[in-house]
Amino acid sequence: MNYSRQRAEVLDQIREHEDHPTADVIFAELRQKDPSISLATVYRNLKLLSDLGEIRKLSFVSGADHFDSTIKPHYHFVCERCGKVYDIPMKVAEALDSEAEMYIPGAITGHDLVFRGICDECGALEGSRDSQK
Amino acid sequence: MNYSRQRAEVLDQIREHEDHPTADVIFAELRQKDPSISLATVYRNLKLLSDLGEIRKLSFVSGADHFDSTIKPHYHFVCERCGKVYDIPMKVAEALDSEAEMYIPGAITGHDLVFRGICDECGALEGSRDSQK
DNA sequence: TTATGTGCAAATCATTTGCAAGATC
DNA sequence: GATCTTGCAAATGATTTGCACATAA
Repeated sequence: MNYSRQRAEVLDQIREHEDHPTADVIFAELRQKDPSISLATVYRNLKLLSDLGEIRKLSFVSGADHFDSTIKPHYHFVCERCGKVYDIPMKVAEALDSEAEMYIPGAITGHDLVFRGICDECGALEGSRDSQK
Repeated sequence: MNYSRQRAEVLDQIREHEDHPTADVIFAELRQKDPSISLATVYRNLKLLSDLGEIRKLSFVSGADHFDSTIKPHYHFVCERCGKVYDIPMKVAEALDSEAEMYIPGAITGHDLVFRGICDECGALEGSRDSQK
């Protein structure tokens, strides 16, 4: 047989997200279905699954790591206000890698591209109610 | 007058690095010159200086945040083996922002591009002594 | 003399780990 | 029964915060 019950639950739960949840979000959601699951197990399985290449760990947001169920390379957008992470379905520019390789003392295997800005949700809030801190 | 002694020390110390040190590296170095400076002060001033735009906080490396004395937008290379962060002096592709904007629900203000790979130092180690682990 | 900044220690947050008990082969 | 996993609690690492004292405008 394959994955333990908990391991499968963690993987399933991530796959239900189009966004990219953090470990504690996954944990909170799983707790509903499986009140005995522990946070350590969630962390252990997130690590294991991303080592196996089943999911991808996103470390580029400040604070907690996010997890992505899509392993195929793609770009992201992070809202600077709310911190949400969205996928961007644009084409990955492999040409960038070879261009960069000319400038650096090493071999490039890939790149992460993260766009920053304000998502429409946060932008709308600000537009309607006047903007401030 | 302007910055407190400690604040100025922190800023100076970062500016002495071509690489991108973490808070505890800065702290350890400053301790030599100024044995009474505290880690909390280093953190407080790093935060303040990056809020002021004097330095830039890099959150895209796993683990501790790194700090960059160059505020002008530029790209980075992170060695997956040793974790070192290098600058890449290639041209920033602003065109990417407008391209991405067509795909997402929000306004883009910029992007971070981080190349991953193995730096020559780490590559050499591996090449000479055979690779394993 | 009011605001600002500091050092220290305790607090917080994200994540990892040791260990005894549980599940699986 | 050996091995892999779990849940729990304690440990760790990075960063922040409360507070009394120091410093500066």
